[in-house]
Amino acid sequence: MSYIDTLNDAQKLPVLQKDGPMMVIAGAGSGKTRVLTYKIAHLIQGGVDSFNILSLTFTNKAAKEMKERIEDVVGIEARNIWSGTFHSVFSRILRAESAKIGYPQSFTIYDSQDSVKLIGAIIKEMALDKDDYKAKQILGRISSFKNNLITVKAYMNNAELKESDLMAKRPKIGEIYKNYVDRCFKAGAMDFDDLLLKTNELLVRFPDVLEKYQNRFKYIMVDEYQDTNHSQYLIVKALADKFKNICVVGDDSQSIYAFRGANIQNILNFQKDYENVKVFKLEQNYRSTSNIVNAANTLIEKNKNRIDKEIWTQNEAGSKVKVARTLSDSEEGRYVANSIFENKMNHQLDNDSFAILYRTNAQSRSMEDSLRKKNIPYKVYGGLSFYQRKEIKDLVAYLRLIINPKDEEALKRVINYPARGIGLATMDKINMAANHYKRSMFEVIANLSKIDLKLTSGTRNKLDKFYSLIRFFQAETENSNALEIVKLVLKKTEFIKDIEKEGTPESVSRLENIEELVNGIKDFIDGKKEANEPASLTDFLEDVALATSQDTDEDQPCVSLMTIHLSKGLEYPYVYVVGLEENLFPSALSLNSRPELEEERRLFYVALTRAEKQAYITYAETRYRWGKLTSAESSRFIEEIDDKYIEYMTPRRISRFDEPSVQRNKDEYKREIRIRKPMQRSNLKRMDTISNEANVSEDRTKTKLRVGGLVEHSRFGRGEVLTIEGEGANKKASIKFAKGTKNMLLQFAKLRILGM
DNA sequence: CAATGATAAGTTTTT
DNA sequence: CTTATCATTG
Repeated sequence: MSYIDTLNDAQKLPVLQKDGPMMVIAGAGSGKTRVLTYKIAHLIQGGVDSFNILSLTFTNKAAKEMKERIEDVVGIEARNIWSGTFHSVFSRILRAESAKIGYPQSFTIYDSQDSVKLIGAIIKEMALDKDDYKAKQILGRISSFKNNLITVKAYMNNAELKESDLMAKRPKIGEIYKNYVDRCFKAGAMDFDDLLLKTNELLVRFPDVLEKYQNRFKYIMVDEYQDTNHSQYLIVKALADKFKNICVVGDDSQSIYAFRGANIQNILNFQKDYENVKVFKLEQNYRSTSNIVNAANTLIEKNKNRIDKEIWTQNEAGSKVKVARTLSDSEEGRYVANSIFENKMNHQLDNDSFAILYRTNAQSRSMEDSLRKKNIPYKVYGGLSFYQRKEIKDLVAYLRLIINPKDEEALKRVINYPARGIGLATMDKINMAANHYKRSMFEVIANLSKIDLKLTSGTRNKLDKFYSLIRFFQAETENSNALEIVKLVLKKTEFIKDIEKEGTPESVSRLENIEELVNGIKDFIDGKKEANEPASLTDFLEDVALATSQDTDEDQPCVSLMTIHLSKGLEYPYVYVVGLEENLFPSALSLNSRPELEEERRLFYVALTRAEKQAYITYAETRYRWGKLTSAESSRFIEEIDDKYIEYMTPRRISRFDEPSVQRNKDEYKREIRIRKPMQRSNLKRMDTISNEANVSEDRTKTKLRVGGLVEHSRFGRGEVLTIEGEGANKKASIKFAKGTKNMLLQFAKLRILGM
């Protein structure tokens, strides 16, 4: 029982409390994950069957980490635990029970882009003004209906809702909602919200199913409970209703997802949901210096709606939180990059000791520019994720269509990519026919001979060819695995040829991305084989659809750049929170209501409490926003932190007129404008690229790599170079790794040269 | 029907 | 400034 002894008294209590409903209010950095993992380990060691444990987390990464840590304590038993995100766990259940709710077992999961496109199409079909009905906004509205279990029927019967949509001059929302739901169903597709909504439906409509899962999940843990929405809340409540062994862990101060339906009341009211709820509070912070903890405390105290608690720490005081004002966003970038550079030198730190956190993704640009200039390797998390890139989505759409030919969004994506002469006019006809006969578009294409669509024989021919192609792939799935299918698709559709013929630098990187996906499938199959789990194409697609942005693994120590939302649950010795300006942070859109402003404040609280040793706060007096130079005021949140814990690195306020610095300011601006232009051009490859390429990539493409040389790849490990061919951007090498021989484009392959 | 160029709109956060 | 959508031409 040695692991229990590593916990403090407050942490021990929830771990040792085996049965019944309980809530752990875990302040930032209070060892929450340890408590959760040890609690589960303790359950297993106490005789609970690991098959009977359900653990719900916020990201796949968190789930995986937790599983590994439990495995360290209890061994291989840990693998039987059901753990994952709400979305992934319940999509697994929905697949198992799909027949009950009338879905195909291999239903597709629409991502938000698919959903927006479908809604856009519906709005167009209904001949509505797309300025009054903005697809994205409508989706948001529908999403909030679904998260609150308001079905189409419930909406139609809800006078209040209809009234408010009428007032907003959008009386047709109900109709759009209905069409959207119908079309998703017809396409055999669920959107993100459906995964929860349909689970609720399943558990309510089929008491036997509910009981089956109640008996299966005798012990339920929910992490980040403050971020659950109503739909998730109901699922958890239903599942826990029989045994009531439910443990929710969270921190109301870190609730930052209200905008997508999270309901902070779930955690605030938990004690009312069950009888005899044990409440534990973890208030000792192990992560941060006392200056950071105290600064964060004085900030969050300004919120009214919160559970009372006092976060404290025994850690050393450390330095005060450093606040710096800069003249512009690019100077802010330089300040941060310089500071990171200095701290690295002074304290002998690696790049992964640093994180830069911002409110909006757009802010990463200026940071990237300055880091790149200083040759500091960095990695941008979030933003356009790998799976959202066009070439990947296109390829994945083929796979989706093969598995589920009714998948309309996939069909629309690939029917004319690579171009095969099937244009919009044709698609409109097919779509009309599909709506008219209440069939999927694929079925219409399959039965062209029976329907007169007034198509030219040439077009019909093209459609027939496309149809046979997909049928051919489908037939191949019988005796080929996911990897073979992908290779076949790439070959038969001339997918790669189509990209190659562009001949631009971007197209090379897109090819590399496709190669990454193929490698990813290979890894997926290998991994599943190891774990003795099935590795069907469906399984792979589900992984793709539900991949969370923290799932990508790092290849080398990098400075991390991400939005604050993404940073939740992470910690770094040095944290830079940038862009602390009114209308940016707090966001201009949050200033209308107290709850929204409080959410912004919690967001800042989350940002500050990521820091272990040192937190920096920066803001810029001018900033480029949508291409225009705008001026900004420092954020009210800075003022809200008690001065005792803050050190101002620059004068707090400058007079714009009579200080000698004014002249210099003007020069700064001019220089700024001149520097901007050439800098922008170097943005061709962005996002996941690692910045210290200046010298490394030279090594890559040029002469240093020799046949027989030793290299190291981020994914495949060490390997030996067998052959090198091609020139410049097309230079390729065949490299023998332990896992097998690979052909790689040197310009983009993540290789490190080890020696000769 | 496809490729090209022009113009409008948009950034808050994401499973 | 970027991206998405529209209009025009071949």
